[in-house]
Amino acid sequence: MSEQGQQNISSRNLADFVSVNPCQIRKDFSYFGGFGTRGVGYKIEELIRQIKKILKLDVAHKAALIGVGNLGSAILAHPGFRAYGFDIAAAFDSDPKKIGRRVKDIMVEDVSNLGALKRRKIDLAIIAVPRDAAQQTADALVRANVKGILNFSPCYVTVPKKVKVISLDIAMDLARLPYYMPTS
Amino acid sequence: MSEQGQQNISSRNLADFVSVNPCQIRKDFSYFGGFGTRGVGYKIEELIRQIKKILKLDVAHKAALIGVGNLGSAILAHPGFRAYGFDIAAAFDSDPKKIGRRVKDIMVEDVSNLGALKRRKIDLAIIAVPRDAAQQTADALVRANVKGILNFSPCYVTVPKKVKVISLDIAMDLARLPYYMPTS
DNA sequence: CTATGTGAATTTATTCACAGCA
DNA sequence: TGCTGTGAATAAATTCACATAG
Repeated sequence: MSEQGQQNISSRNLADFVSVNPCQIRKDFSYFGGFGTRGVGYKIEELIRQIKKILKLDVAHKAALIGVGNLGSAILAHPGFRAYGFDIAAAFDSDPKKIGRRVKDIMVEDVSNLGALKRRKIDLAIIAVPRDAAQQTADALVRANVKGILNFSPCYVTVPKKVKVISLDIAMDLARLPYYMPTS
Repeated sequence: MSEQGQQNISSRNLADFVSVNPCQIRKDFSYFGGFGTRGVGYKIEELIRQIKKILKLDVAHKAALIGVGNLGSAILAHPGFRAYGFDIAAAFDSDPKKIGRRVKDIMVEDVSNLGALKRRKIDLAIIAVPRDAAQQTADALVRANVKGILNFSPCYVTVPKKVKVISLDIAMDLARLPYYMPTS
């Protein structure tokens, strides 16, 4: 809506979009200190700013990708990161045939150089390596002072609790579908 | 635990795993009609069976993959689908150079043949095509009588409400991390 | 004795209803 | 007049506490 030049939006409109009660919208926002205008609604630009602040997305982050296989390459090509203020600023792999190559304008580096992330102010990492390499990759990332990890390997990784890990399991997302499907 | 030959588990053990109160576990299960044994706990095999039934994962499903690019290839290589009873039984692409090739033992078919899914009893689909092709792919899947769609393209797709769509946005998952990270 | 299953008590979340402000 | 912000009312979820079954 912001891109379409719209200025304001009401709690009712917002509620319709997400199929929710308008009070819910107003109450939730009010917990963060009412940033709407009575009789008008919420200023869209301001609303975006506030929500980004609440979700700690008001500061940009650099991220590193570990593992430039099929999944890693797909991630590098994904257009959506910039919208949230993310910059995938580095890519690493262990395969000598990939190291030194350019993928989507990013030079693939040797995974043994992960330590350099600290100096380069990269505090997020995306793990897209084979299952067996996931834990050791996570360990290296922790040593490199990374603070958040998005893990695509289908396994648990354990890290010190100062580091946040979010693990994605594609198969589990597919497994959510049958519940909503008619029992033919 | 089942694979490790363990027979029973208590609500307390289960609760510890997911960091939750034991009552929560017992109450939740009880809504589906108490399948534990007093003084003993829950029989693991039985518990798995019950939960699969609740989540409608007690019948196997066939799925089709649409789009055999980097992401699609990664999905085909993903080991986790079988565990939930899914079989990725077909793959489709629009690129003549890919059609006819084998990827992970699956023959890539022409996307214009999606109609055949109905006859082949494939009721789930995974969309891994470029953003611009996502909606037309979804339309074709609906015509082919698919009942559930997992959409990896970073865009909304609209379908009749008899079809369930779950859309994944990798960038949004990365965006969840900063909230939990220390504000250095 | 041990651990489930469940009414009752408590806490949390949502919705109502309207005062208050542009 | 229109829509936010918010106390009060309602509804839902969680936890307690204990009777009950193995």
